[in-house]
This record gives sequence, C-alpha cells and structure tokens, in this order.
Amino acid sequence: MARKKRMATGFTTIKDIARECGVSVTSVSRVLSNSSYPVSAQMREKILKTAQRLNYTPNLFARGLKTNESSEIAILVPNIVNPFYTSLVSGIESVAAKEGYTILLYSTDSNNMSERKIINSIHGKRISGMIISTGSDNGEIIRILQSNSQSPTRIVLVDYPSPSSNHSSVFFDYRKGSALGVEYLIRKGHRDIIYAGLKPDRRTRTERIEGFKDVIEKAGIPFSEEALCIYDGNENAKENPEFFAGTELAKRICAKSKKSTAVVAMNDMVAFGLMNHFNRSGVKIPQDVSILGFDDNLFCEVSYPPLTTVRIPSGQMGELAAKILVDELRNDSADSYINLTIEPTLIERNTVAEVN
Amino acid sequence: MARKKRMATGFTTIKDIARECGVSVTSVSRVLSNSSYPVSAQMREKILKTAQRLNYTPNLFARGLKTNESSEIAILVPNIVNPFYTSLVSGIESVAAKEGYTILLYSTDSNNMSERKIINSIHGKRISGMIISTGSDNGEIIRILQSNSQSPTRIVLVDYPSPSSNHSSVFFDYRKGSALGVEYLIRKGHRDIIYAGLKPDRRTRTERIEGFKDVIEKAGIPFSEEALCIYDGNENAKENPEFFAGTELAKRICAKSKKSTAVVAMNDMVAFGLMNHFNRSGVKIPQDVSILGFDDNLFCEVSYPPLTTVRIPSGQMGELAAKILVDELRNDSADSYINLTIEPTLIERNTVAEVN
DNA sequence: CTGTTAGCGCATTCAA
DNA sequence: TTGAATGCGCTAACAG
Repeated sequence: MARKKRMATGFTTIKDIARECGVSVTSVSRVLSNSSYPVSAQMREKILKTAQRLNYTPNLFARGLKTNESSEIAILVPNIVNPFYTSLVSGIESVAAKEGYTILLYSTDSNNMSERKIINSIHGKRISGMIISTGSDNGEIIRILQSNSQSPTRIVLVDYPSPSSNHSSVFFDYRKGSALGVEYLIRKGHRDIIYAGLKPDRRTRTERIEGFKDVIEKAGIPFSEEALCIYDGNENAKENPEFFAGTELAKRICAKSKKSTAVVAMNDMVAFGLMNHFNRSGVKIPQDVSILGFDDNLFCEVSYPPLTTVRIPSGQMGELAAKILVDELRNDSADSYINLTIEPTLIERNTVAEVN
Repeated sequence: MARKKRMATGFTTIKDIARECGVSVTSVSRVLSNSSYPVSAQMREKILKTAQRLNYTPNLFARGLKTNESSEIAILVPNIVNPFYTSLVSGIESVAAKEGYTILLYSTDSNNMSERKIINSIHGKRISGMIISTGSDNGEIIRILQSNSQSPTRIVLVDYPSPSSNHSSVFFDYRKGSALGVEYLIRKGHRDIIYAGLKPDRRTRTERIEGFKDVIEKAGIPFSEEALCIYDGNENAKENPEFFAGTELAKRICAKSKKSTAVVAMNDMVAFGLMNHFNRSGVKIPQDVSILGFDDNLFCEVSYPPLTTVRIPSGQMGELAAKILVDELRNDSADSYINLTIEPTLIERNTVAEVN
C-alpha cells in the first residue's frame, strides 16, 4: 500500500509510466526518447498512451545530464532594436524553431552582462551551438571561448571577424555593396557624390568607404577627402543616433559651397536623417539631390520619397547562419567549415534622379 | 596511477576540484553554489582559486536536476519584427539579464511550432517563468498550460486576456489611448474625423474603435459607420500589410465625397501608409488633412512630416512585466498577483493642424 | 525484444 | 565546521 515516495517535483517521470505499464524504465525510455532500439509495437503503443494520459514531459535536465546536449542555440547580438539584428535574429529563430532548437537570446548591450558571464552561462548550459554577431570586431568573445579548451560549442559568425579559422561564417560584402551603389549613381550621371556616415571605427564601415573610393576613382573622378562627410559626435547621445547624425550631416552638406548632386548614406537611418533635413529645408529629393541608402529596412517603402538603397538581406543571413549551424550540429562535420559572403543587390525606388 | 575514468565531457567538475584541493565534494559544492552553509575561510579561498584555475563552470543540467530551477524566462510572442514586440522583448531582456535570467525566445509565427510543442519544451526545461503576449486573444495557451496541473510555471501576461485570474498582467488601455487622441483632434477644432484601420478582430483593436466612438459622441458629433474605414483584405498578403492597408485606405478616403479634416490611424504603420498615398497625391499633411498615429514607433521621428501619435510604451511594458515576474519568482508570493494598466500619452509632432 | 544496473554532476540529508 | 552517502530522472552498457 505504502506508496513509494514520489514527491520531488510532481512531474510525471518515466518511472511512473513504467510502473503503470508494468514494464521496465528502460523500455519506457527507449520509446519516449525516440531511440532506434527495437521495442514491440504493442508495448510502444501502451507506453505512448499512458505517457500521454499522464501528461508526461521529459525532464530535459536529466536527459541533458546524460547526453550533454541541449538542443539550444545561443544568439549573441548587441541588441534587437537595430533593424539589422531584428531580422537577423528573426531569420535564425525561424529555422531554429523548424529544426527543433530553442533560442537563447543574449544581448551585449544589456549592461551587467559581461562577455565572460555570457560565456559561462553558455558553458553551463552545454549549449550546442551559438551564432555571434556583435557589432565590435575585436574578436574578444571568440578568444575567450577558445581559451577554454573544454568548450565544444559550435560557433557561426555573422559579420564578425574571426581571429582563428575554425568556424563557419556569413559575411556581407560591404565594399562591393557600396561600389554597386556608387556605380549606379555614376551611371545615372552623377559626378559630385558625397559619402555621409558615422566614424569608420569598424570593418563594416571602413569597407563602405573603400567601396565608395574604388568606384569614384575608377570613374576618373578626382577623389578628395572633402567627399567624406563624417559625423563624429557621441553615438549614444541620442535615442536614434544614426538618424540624428543624418540630420546634422545634411546641415553640413547644405552649408557647403560646392554643391553635390548625390549623397550616399552609410545606412538607411542616416539616409532618413538626411532626407528629414532636406525635406524641411525645401531641398527636393531627388530633383535637387539624390539619396542612396544601405540596408533596405522596413521603412524604405514608407519614407517619402521611398528610398533607393543597397540591400543587406539580414533575415536571409540569419537563416543561412542557422542552417549552417544546425547542419554542423547534426553531422558533426568535424573540421569542415563553410564561409559565405553575401552579395549586395540594389533596390531602385524614388530617391535617385538622372542628371546630365 | 591508473587515472580514474574521467572522460564523460571534458568539463571540470566539482569532483576534480575536490581531488585537487584534497577536500570533499560536499565542501566544494557548498562554496561553489553560494550555499549559506558555513565553510572555513581558507578552504573557501582555496576552492575558489582552483575552480578559477581549472576553468570550472557548473553543469546546469546537474544543478537543475537537483533544484528543478533553471533561471530561465521564456518569452512567447508572435514575432519580433513588429516594432511593438521588438521593444517589448528588448525591455524584458534588459531586466532579465540584469537579474541573472536567460531569455528563451519562442515566436508563434514560426510555423511548425504549435503551442502544444512550445508548452512541452517549457515544461521539460523546468522554466521558472514565462511572459506571454501573442496577438490573438483566445487564451488557448493559458488553458493548455493550466490543464497540466503539474506545471508550476509563473506567467505574466502582456496585452493578453486571461481566462483565469491567477497570474499578473500588464495591459495597455487602448480605449483610453484612442480617446486621448480623438480628444486632442477635437480640441484642435476637427469635427469630421475618420478612423482607419484593419478588421477589429481582437480586443486591442475593438477598444480603439470604442474609444473613438466614445469621444465623438461625447463631443456631440453625430457618429455614423461611415466614419469607420476598415481594410479587410488579407492581412498576410503583403510583406508589410499594415502599411499597404494604409495606402489603400487613403485611396478610399480621397475618393469620398464628404471630406474629412483628420484621420486617426489604427497604428503608426497604417498612418505611414496613409501618409505615403497622401504625399504622392499632393494632399498636404497637415494642411489638407491631419493624421494621428498610434504606437510611437522608431519612425515617427523619421517620417515626413514627423507623426503625431499616441504612445504605447512597449519597451517599458516589457520591463515592468519582467520585473513583476522576477519578483514573483524570487519571493514566491503565492497567490498575490498584480495587474497593471498602462496609461496612454500623446506625442505631439507635426501631422495635426489646427482648424476652425 | 526486454530488463538490471550504473552513473552523468550536483546539492543535500545525516552523521561526525 | 567537514565529509560520506543518497538520489534527482534519464540513457546506455550489458546481460538475458
């Protein structure tokens, strides 16, 4: 009579099911963990039934303790408010969910969360894999991660330079993207073109400027530093610093004696800032000045006029990164890594005019 | 000599540390798990040192198996692309991180992830608590969650109606928000006001219309169904359905014989759609027509003209929800729940003109 | 095909 | 203040 002690958590366990069915826990485990081990059909049936009836949910702690696997993917991004990261994370999430992985979200901007702490958390949870895309490019995290030789965590990098080469990555070719945009402008007859952006303090920004120069020079247009309009105020001063920078840069551009016919923005938010000031000042877009964005975020369609821009398919990049990771996790393809570089495309809308 | 078998995972365990220090695993556990149990200072010191040296990270599976706690918070949202959810999640994440909780992100839009599946995952992981905010308001998830009496998961609801009352919630008062906006319009002299939005198929939308009617009638303006411009096309047809709906509704409004001086949009995206069409058609905002948004998303500053709108502080709502949850988790405050209703505020920008 | 047994790493009795 | 022993729930040898 005396019911065996069965307090603990109140959750149904395989032991409960075993008792109920009059079979061993092993058999229960075998069917409930989708083991390939042979089990008679009727027993399987019975176990499945009572598992359902008893509302059984496997205790992932126990399972993890045995298998050291969590089916979890950690995402490391600075934040999710920046539209690039929003859709990156969204892309990752969609394929991860489909593949049965759960997403752990770590954002480095949330203070108190040192990279060290994050790594510890990830180790402790025996995370299968992680996708890293923090804006900075010091490679710090990777270094920490690898300094601990115990960690078998699979890593896929997105727009994040790697100090070593033992992981896959998805990069966007910012240099080519920038070039693509400027070529388009030149094709439209522009020759006095300005680049407007924030301090080129990271690779994803320097590359844009390089791409800009590449094409200007190739077109035989004399390049001067004058063509580079850089806002170097505090990036964190405003709620929407890039937009604010755009408005400031537009003022500076308006004040120039030498007039330009087009300005290529570091990204869409900067472009919106430019447009905002131009719109207010009665500078007509694109009649008086053409604007080129970079990102193709949700609001390019929304702005007035709709923004012509170089597209960074961040959602797709997220999906690719996740697919690569899941694939590596499943096939444990030891030392083969795949490194993708995503090609830019130009999205024509209404902010670039033809000049002659 | 024969090293005891110590393969398993390769991670350092408390056993390793115990051996290294020549003490019992018990003592190691006590100091490394921050137990309040008394341990001599020197021993503590020694253990801490070698733990650090050996790069020890507690195995959270093992710990969880004992304690049945994960320090994880699950977030359930339809997606993170909608700006409301972006900042909701962001707000939650920031306080969760600060409090030492990890975020698990579940998005219901990602197909293949039935609510049933999500619940199972959450049970299996012994998630401490969850925050739910799925657009629909059928209460399905709660029902499933509670049908399984085993689940002790703490839940906080955000803009999600509850079929029962045993959990805390954070709501926004859409009705009052809408009223606030319309009152402002009337104060500015508007009397021919139109509401433009999608099908009122959920509470958060019907409330807006009710608030609209409330004020119109209170102002002694005869209300007719004509004033309600509802787009009932397929919401998922376009990439940005709300924006698209806005453009369509603007066309319809332009075609009306009776001219209105103001239109209140269901939300900012719809407002942007309206503005897009008006801008293209040479209808001047706000001289020819005033526009009122709802949300106060990132792009209200960016649009041209900047959008006057009723603010939903979704980031703050996320923070509040997380604070409530963490508090309940820590203090296990049994059956006391707190239900907040967030008050609207009006953000004046440049899309509403004074008429007379 | 089925069951018995051991142990993953940790926190926690209980005894010293 | 310390340590030996137990078991959380599950999976994987190993033996039948």
